[in-house]
Order: sequence, then structure tokens, then C-alpha cells
Amino acid sequence: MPPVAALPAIPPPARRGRPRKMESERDEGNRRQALMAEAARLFRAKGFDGTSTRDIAAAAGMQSGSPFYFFQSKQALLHAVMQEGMARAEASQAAALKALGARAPAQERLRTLARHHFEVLLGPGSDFIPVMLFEWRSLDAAQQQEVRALKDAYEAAWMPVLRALHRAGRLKARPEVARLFIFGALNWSVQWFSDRGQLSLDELTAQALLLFTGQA
Amino acid sequence: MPPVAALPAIPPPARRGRPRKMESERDEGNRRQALMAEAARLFRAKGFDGTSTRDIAAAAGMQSGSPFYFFQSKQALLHAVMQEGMARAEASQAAALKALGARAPAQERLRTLARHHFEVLLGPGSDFIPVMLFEWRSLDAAQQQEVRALKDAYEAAWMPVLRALHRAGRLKARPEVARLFIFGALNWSVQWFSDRGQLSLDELTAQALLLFTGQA
DNA sequence: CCTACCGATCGGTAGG
DNA sequence: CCTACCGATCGGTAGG
Repeated sequence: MPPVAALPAIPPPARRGRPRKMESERDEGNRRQALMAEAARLFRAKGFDGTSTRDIAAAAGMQSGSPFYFFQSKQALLHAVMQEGMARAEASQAAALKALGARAPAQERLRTLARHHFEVLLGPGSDFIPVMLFEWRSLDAAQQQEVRALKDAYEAAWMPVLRALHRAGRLKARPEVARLFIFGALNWSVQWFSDRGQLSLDELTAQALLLFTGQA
Repeated sequence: MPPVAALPAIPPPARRGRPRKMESERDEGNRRQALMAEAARLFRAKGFDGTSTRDIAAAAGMQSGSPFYFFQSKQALLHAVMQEGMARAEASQAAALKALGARAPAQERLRTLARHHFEVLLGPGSDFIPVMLFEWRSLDAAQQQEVRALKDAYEAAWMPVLRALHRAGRLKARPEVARLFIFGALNWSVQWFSDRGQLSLDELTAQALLLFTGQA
């Protein structure tokens, strides 16, 4: 049922469009990816300002100055984490909707979207999107605008579903406001959900549908 | 309608239980309160780790070392902000429920609770609770436990209302899970609500009730 | 990628 | 509360 067990791999941006050149370049991509993964984990746990580039370097098995070989600045690393996270989330969301089929009822499409979003927030290897959600203010204005566009596209996929439920009388609030509240309800689960709790992501999804549409 | 125009003043903790001693001590309370207010504003805008004690001192018109005359550490100042915020919010929430009367229907009690919570999150002078919500991790374990108790008491006041709505069939999700999702939906508004937007806090409240209970 | 380093900033303190 | 200060840490860089 989970549309994304692990988020699908995406080619490292540094390699995009260039021909592969064997070992050296693949390693370079690996090191860059490793830095992003460790940065995401640490930014989530301790915040952007609470994490030093030395922490990140050590977690990736590097010396303190080495992250700056791969990223222009600490802020650029944060930006890369958010872009990569949004690109993956957008791709896996689209894949989940496609797998469901276009003629599925609105309630089922909402279930798929919510279940997928919980996976992105709470599933294994899910540090990138929580970092985007909570470390937003540490980007500069231009970076915020760029990430905002990716986030808007991701959330826009929910609107046809919310409008259909609204027309059918299953969603009473205005769809635009409902979207804001629903994303809030789901995103906030990052603050309280724990693996060792009794709720699975499927049960979480069912309860969310009950709350918003009155049925599961 | 807003039960709290400005959050009700609470005597500064340093003075509690002691007899008033005129100018000097009242000033001391004022300086302490000013530090907390400026700290809350800056912690909200830039985060705990992104705010220096020098920033806070300057905003309160002091020299860089002076905050440590009033607070043992930067972390103790954060803790004080959260405690003060929760004490005020708890008091104003209780006052709002009391003003409504005990025999009001569950839907009206939920409206009062939600409207009050929006005021605490988004109204004038509302920096203390957002700081508590988003800077949680910067407290040590003992401080977290203490603030957690205040937060639990605040949220517990919602449970009889949610259970009544659940029994009446107006709230379909399990009340405990509904509470988590509802607080998430409301709390997240801190991230997107803007004063110059078209929604008033009353309209926000009405849309939230529509989403969760199907009626406003 | 590592080594070696710099300038800036930070939380906090002693002594008044 | 201010003055003057300290040790630690931080982001980032030059040169290889």
C-alpha cells in the first residue's frame, strides 16, 4: 500500500546532462548525496542554526572544510536538501496518483495523497521534507521563492480532489482554506508521531479522512 | 468576541509572594518583562539559535551582559517565555470558557476554544505560544517536561468537547487523534496566516468548524 | 578532498 | 544594571 517504501533515487544534480565518467564522478555524486542525507538528518534533529558544518562533515566522514568543496555555503547545502526533497516528493506523489488510475473516486484519491504525504513526513529516510517545512526561514528570499514554487506544485495536485469532495458535499469548508488546514494537520504529525506509538500510517490516514470527510 | 484582546497581565514571577517595595522592584519586574517580550519576538522571527543574547539586550535597551542579571542563561530565558506564555494562555482559555457558560452546546464550546486559540497564535502580542510550539527542542529534558505539563493541561480542556461531539456523531475520528490533528491544523496557521490576507480570525474559526464538524 | 588557518561572533562572567 | 573581558565555536578560505 505505501506508494513509496523508500523515496525513489534521483540522479545527483551535479551529474545531470553530463556523460558518465566512471569511478571518480560517481564517487563525487555519492559524497555529495551523503552530505545532503547527513545534513537533512542533523538539520531535522537540531535545526539549521543548531547544526555546524563540522557536525555534518564528521557525520559524512570528512574533514571540517570539505563540505565547502561540494557546496558554496551552508545555506546552499540547506537549499539543495529542500530542492532534492521536493523533487522526490513531487515525483513519488505523481507516481502514486498514476498507479491509482484517473477514474478513482475522489475519496480514494484523497486517501492516496494523504497516505503518501504521511510516508514523506514520517516514513524511513524522511528527513528532507520536514527540514523544508521547519527550516524555511533560513533560506534567502530568492531560494524561498524557488522552493515555494515546488511546494505550490506539490500542493496543487490536491485541489481537484478537494474541489470534487466539496461539490459532492463531503468537504464543507472552502477548498483553499481546507487545503491549508489539512496540510497543517498532517505536517504537524512530525511533532508528535512516534514509531513506537500504536498508530500505523494507514490508521493515521484513516483517522484523517474521518476527520475531514466524515468517512474513511 | 475575542476573549483576549491583549493577553491578561500576570505578576512577574520574581515578585511572587513578596511584598511590593516601590519603584526599584517594580522597575526590575518591568525590565524582566521587557526582556521576555523582546526575546519572544526575536525567537519567533529568527529562532532560538538564530537570536543572540546581544540582539535581545539591544532590543530591550540594555548592554550585552545585562540579560544575565535577570536570567541564569539564554535557555532559562527561553524557558521563562514558554512558561509565561502557557500560564497566560491557560488563564485566558479558562476565562473564555467560563464566560460562555457551562451549559453551552458542544459546538459553541468548540468555537470558543478554536477562536481563542487563533487569538493566542495570531492575535496582537502573540509571540509566546508560537515560540513554545517551534522552539521546543532547545529546552533541556527537565524544562521540556515542565512545559509539557502546562501544554497538556491546556489541551485537556478540549477533550470533553471533542468527546461530546464524537458521541453526537458530529466528529467521526477518535477524539484523541482528532485533538492531535486539530491542534496541528490550527498551530500551522502560524506558518501561513498574514494580517493583510482577507481572512479574519472569526472566518478562520468558521472554516475550521466546517472542516472538522461539517457545520459552522 | 585535507591541512592549517582567519576573523567574527557567541554565551557567559568578574567586579563594580 | 554597565564595563571589560575570556574561551570556545563557527562559517569559510588558500593552497595544495
